[in-house]
Amino acid sequence: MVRTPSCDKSGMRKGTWTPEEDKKLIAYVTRYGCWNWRQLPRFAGLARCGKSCRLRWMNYLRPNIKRGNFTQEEEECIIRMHKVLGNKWSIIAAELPGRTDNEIKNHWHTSLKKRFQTQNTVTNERTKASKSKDKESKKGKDFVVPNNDVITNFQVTPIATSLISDNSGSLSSPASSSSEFSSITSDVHSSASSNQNLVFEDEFGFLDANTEPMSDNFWSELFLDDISFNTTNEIVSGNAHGALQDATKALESCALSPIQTTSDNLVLENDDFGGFLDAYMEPIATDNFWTQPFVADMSHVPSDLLVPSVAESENFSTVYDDLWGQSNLYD
DNA sequence: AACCGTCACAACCGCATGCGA
DNA sequence: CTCGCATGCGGTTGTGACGGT
Repeated sequence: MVRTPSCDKSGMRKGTWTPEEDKKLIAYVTRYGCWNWRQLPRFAGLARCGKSCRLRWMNYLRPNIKRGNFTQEEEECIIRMHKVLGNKWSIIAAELPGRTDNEIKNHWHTSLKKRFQTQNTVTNERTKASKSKDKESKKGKDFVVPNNDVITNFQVTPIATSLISDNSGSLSSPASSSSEFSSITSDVHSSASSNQNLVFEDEFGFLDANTEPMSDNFWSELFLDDISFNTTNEIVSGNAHGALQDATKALESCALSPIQTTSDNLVLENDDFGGFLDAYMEPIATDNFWTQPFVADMSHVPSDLLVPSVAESENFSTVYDDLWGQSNLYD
């Protein structure tokens, strides 16, 4: 089977995203939704592969992303779930609202793993010392320890038990290799819901307490307050309430898939694409990027590359809530 | 001040999986 | 059933910040 390359090596930008690229991605996804990640960059005016756009959106730009330090509860949750699941970061992330699998994975490798191993080492040392002491006391009673098993098969506290790894530093993941997770799909949301019916109910009852509202919602505080749209193909400034309505309309239009019926006819040659991309290359002031109202200039994009107007769309009241799970974004 | 090592995080890459034609 | 495409996942790498020498 021949797989088309996920990234076009010619002319595709790589590396760190610029604020301008973020703005374009936010503007497009907010207005039109992510109807097709591979096609999206062309319509959004981004010289990125769809994969990169999706990753950027999912891990950084989408609403409800919780940033900042991990709480003790979150870390405990990660450690305990990792013990059961292994490196099933997406499933672990599903249990931590607002945290992405990438973020959890990074945090594990940079912080928790070391702490985990350190704790394990300390436990080993304590156990050895304890056993050694015990051995000495038993020596006095002419008792001989038969073999070295007492050194490795040590007793640990309940919390330490949950943090034990094997000698190689790798973690056991009994459930991940069992049939218990055979039905888990790659979809995060379905995983999250199905998890509740799997092994976590007993093992992770403490997770219920870890659902406090996010206080660090940078999306609602920094983005959508200032991003608004009208109902034409252009993005203009306006009041926030209108932005919600129009974004909702856009999402509804995505649900109605207007673009999917026309995208096949909207092929853009690379040369043309590169040409109108140049219009984005003006320098921007990054220091006020997050605070200034964003007006995405889509005038350089041929009108037939924009999703048809959604002004006629009706019945859009619940789409925003359904997709992003919050209705008080502009309260 | 310059260099270097470490760390945290963002992003990339390859592969797996689901799904529709 | 096969094929091709889109998307998701997990491992790995790249990069910038920061502190120590």
